Amino acid sequence: MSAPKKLITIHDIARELGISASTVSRSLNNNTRISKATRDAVQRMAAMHDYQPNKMAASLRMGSGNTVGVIVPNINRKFFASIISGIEQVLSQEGYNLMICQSNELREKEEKALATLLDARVDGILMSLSMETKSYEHIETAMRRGTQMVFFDRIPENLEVDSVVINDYQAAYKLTSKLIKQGYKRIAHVGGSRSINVYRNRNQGYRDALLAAHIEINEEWIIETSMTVEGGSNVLEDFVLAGNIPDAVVCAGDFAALGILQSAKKHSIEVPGHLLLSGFANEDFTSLISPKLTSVDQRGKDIGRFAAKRFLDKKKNMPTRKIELEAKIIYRSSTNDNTE
Amino acid sequence: MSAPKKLITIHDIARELGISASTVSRSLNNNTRISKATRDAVQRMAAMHDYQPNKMAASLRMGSGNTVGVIVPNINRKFFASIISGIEQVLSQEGYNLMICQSNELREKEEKALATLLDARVDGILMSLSMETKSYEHIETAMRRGTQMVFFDRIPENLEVDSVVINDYQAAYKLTSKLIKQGYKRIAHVGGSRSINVYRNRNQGYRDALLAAHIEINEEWIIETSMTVEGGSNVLEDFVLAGNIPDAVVCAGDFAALGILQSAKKHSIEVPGHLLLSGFANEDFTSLISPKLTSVDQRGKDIGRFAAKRFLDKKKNMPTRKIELEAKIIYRSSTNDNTE
DNA sequence: CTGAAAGCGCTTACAG
DNA sequence: CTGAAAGCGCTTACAG
Repeated sequence: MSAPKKLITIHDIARELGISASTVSRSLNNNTRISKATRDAVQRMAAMHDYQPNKMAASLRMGSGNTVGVIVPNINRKFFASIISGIEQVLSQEGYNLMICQSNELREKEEKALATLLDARVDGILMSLSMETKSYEHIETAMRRGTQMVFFDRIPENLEVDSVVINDYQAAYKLTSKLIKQGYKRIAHVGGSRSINVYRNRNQGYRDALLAAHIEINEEWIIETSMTVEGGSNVLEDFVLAGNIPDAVVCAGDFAALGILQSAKKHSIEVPGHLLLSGFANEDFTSLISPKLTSVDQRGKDIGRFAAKRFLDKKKNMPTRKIELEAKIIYRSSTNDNTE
Repeated sequence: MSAPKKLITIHDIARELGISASTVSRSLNNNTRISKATRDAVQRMAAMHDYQPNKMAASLRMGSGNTVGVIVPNINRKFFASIISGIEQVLSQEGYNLMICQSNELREKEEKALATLLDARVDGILMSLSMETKSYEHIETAMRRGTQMVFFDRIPENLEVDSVVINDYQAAYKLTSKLIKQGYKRIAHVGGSRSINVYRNRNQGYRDALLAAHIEINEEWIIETSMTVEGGSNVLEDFVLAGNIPDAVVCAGDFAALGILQSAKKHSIEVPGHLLLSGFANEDFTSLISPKLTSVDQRGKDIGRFAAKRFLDKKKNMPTRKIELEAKIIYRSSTNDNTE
């Protein structure tokens, strides 16, 4: 009852029909050189027996499978879940399965996931780096093996790889400029590790917007922290302790922004009354809290779709490309904007 | 550059070492009958060449693989993401990989996912039913094939299957009783399709709590709806239109509860001032919104862990079991409770 | 249009 | 302790 039942194979069908396994195989694959009569007979017999081809055997024989690996820091973040949906949408209709792994932002787990996927002989790997990943030996090893790889969002920038990102720099630049235009000058920035392209770019966008407006940059207001609720909360507490509170914060992540918001409430610093605030990622909660948080839609589904297409193209030997999508800023009440 | 490179096999190692492939295979698998000397030599050579065993070939030969399939309605819901984490935690250290599919609450997609996983010859399938799944032919077919299956949360109740759930009935009963004890009598219930065990059980828990307190059940206040923000919002609008607004709503889902909350605000119905409200699932946002929403921690990670262990046990021919975990109610301000 | 044969990369019973 | 051989379930070049 519990042992996997012996499943039917092409040889069983062949025997039953008094033909060869080759013919069964060809019939099942709709090979045209087979007479319609036998093809029909085979397919009928296969259906009757619930025949399910053994893809492992086929993959082994053909030297390439139909599984693609995905590594994300965390599946329970809307952004990454959307990306996975996008990837699945494109790849499943090409007959691929997805094997999804999480790095949990740990380099060690990322390496293990990578090894697991190589082990499983996936056809390709689509991935976003963990927060801890600052050097790329494991990735270079995988690529040396000839594995098709496409990176998205957090990418190994100094490597010649296929990638799909949004224009983080522009988004941060625009957001900051918008605040400046509203008359604010004391604008802080809270971001993650600068070894990660997205945080480095958002940081640079913020800086350049200030520079363009001839506003002096105050390094004390440029904070690098863990992009968690707690991390954000600590940042605001530090501002309060220092007795030097900005008018606005351009934050590189929604969770950290939420922490800032919560701590601000605690200190009766009103948002947007006393402090403007924006996040990044357009997490579900951004439109559910009060005030609603201005954020950046990172177009996860599109990123996923493009990454999947990139993989498909690579299989056809198309050249390496770096794709940049345009992010969509969602202005909400936390920046005095009520368009939504 | 783009074609998958030819990878090294046990035969290559054997040739280089002047021994047989059998010996290489045994050495790599730490078979004790091999002399330490040759075992070491083989393992050194393998490491030198970045040898990666082809698991597909091994699985084919051994008749069973190391991949487990998971089907959930949606990966971007905290509950299901947690379950997946729990499953992964247990199974990855047993050497299994996960293949994750989403049904998107559609029976058709669920069937397709099931077929895909069977096709991939997974060792087992852990799944939660889609909202649309009311009959179980596809599942019975899969089980007839001898596939190890474990269900969690939403399960095919009239089938003799392994399952892991929480005590939804008790949770709803306790929640409702708590409200009654606070003096409320006009209590409504909003839930999902009663063809799904979890919603049926929550519904029954609610009813029985009222009965136990000798409060008459008002069928107009027992609503079955899509458990979305919109669905919940519509329910409250209907209450308002009918001019018959309850004092409290025990809602079987957080998103629907959020919809109720938002519509209530629109109509200046204060929560918890005029209306008590509770949800289910303990989604992230429940503690982020105002008022904080009382909800039920469904212990996703534990469910995942138990489901994975159940799968492992089944492989060892242990008998079918139905496991029920105790849910944890998180009382918050939406029910006048500020323990958190 | 169909079949016999080889081979994908492993593992393992059999033999020594 | 080690090797030769068979076989897991497919696909496909070769031959007819």
